[in-house]
Amino acid sequence: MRKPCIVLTGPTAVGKTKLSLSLAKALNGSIISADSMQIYKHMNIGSAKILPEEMQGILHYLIDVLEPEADFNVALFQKMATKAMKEIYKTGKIPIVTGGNGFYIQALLKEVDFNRSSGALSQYREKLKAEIVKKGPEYLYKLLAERDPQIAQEIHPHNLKRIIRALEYYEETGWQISRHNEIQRKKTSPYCYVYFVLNDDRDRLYCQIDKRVDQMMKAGLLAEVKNLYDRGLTEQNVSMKGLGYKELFPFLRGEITLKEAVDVIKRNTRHFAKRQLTWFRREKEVIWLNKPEFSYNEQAILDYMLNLWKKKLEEERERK
RNA sequence: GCCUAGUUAGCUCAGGUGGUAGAGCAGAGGACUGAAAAUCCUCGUGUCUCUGGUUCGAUUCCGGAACUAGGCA
Repeated sequence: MRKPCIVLTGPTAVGKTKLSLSLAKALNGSIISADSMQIYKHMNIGSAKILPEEMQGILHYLIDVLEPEADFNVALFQKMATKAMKEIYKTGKIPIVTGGNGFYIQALLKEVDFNRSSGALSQYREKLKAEIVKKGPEYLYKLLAERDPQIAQEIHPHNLKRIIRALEYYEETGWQISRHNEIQRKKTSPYCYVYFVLNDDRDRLYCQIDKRVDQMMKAGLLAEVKNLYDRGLTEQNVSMKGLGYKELFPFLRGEITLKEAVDVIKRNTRHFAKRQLTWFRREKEVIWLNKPEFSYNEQAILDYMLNLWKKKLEEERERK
C-alpha cells in the first residue's frame, strides 16, 4: 500500500491553518508546512505563522527552521518535507501537508527529480545578467532558442527568470530542460493522497485579505520588518521577497508613506491569491472545498473531508 | 452673487482642427518543474454630466443648466 497523506491548501487568508488543526486532531495527524516564508525564524507576523502555543499539541514540521539570511527553494523544501514525511510515518501518524504553495506540493507529491542539477550557478547567472545589460534581453532568448527550441517556445521572451533558469540548466547538465520537464510531467505519485483546496467567494476572500493585513500591522508587522532591516537583510534575500516584507522596505528607507506601503501589501496579496487559484485549477485530482457551499460550517467541511479520506483509503486497500 | 478651470471605463486622467474614444491602476483569465509570497502573458463599448442650437452627422463647436474645485466679493 502506498503511503497515505492529506493535502490541505488554498489561497492565502482563506483559513487553512485553523482547518488543518481540526483535521489533525480528528485523525491523529502531524502537519507539514508547504510554505516558503513560515520556514523562516523571526518572520512570524507577516507570514501568518502558527505559534507554538496555538499548535494544540499537534506536531508541526518545516516551521521556524531557517534564519532569514538562508536561501530556500523547491528542491530544499522537497528534501526537508520528504524527510519529515518519513519521520511522521515512523510515529504512526498521518502527514497533513498544509500551505499555499502549489509548486512545492507538486514537487513533494510527484517526487520531481531535482538531482540532475545542483541548483543556482551564481557565477553563470551573473554572467547571463551581464549579457542582458550588454546585448539586451533578446539575446538570452535567442541563445535559448538555439539550445532548447522546445522550451523557448513555451517560455515568453520577457520571462527572464525562466529563461535564465533554462539556460542555467542546460549549461550545468548538458540537458534541455524541456526534456527534463517532459519526464517529470509523466510521473505518478508514490503517495496515496487526497488534495483539498479550501476556497471562498472572491470578494469575501479579498475582504479577508485586507482585514488580515490591517491586523498584522496592529500586531506589529512594522517592528518585525524593521528588525530584519536593521539586521542587514534586503529585498535581495529570498526571505524578504515575502508579502508584507518587501513592501515595507521602501517605507523604512523613506521612499513612500506607510499608508502607501500597506495598500501595496493588500493589493499584492490579492494578486497572489489569484495566482494561487490559477495553479490549483490546473491541478487535476483536486477536491474543492468552497466555504459558501458548506454555509461556512467548519464541522461540515471537516466531516466531508474525513468521509472522502475514508473512501480513498478503502479504494487503496482494494487496489491490490 | 461674479470670475476661472473642470465634468470621458470601477478609480486617476489622456484625447479628438466635428465621423461615437484610449492609457495607467483596479478587476478577470492563463502560464509555471531548483528565485514560486518569485517571474511572465492575455483581456478596455463607456448615456464622453444634462439640455437646446448649428450641422448630413456633436462626446468634440455655440448657448443654457447642474455639480465639483480654486479665486474675487
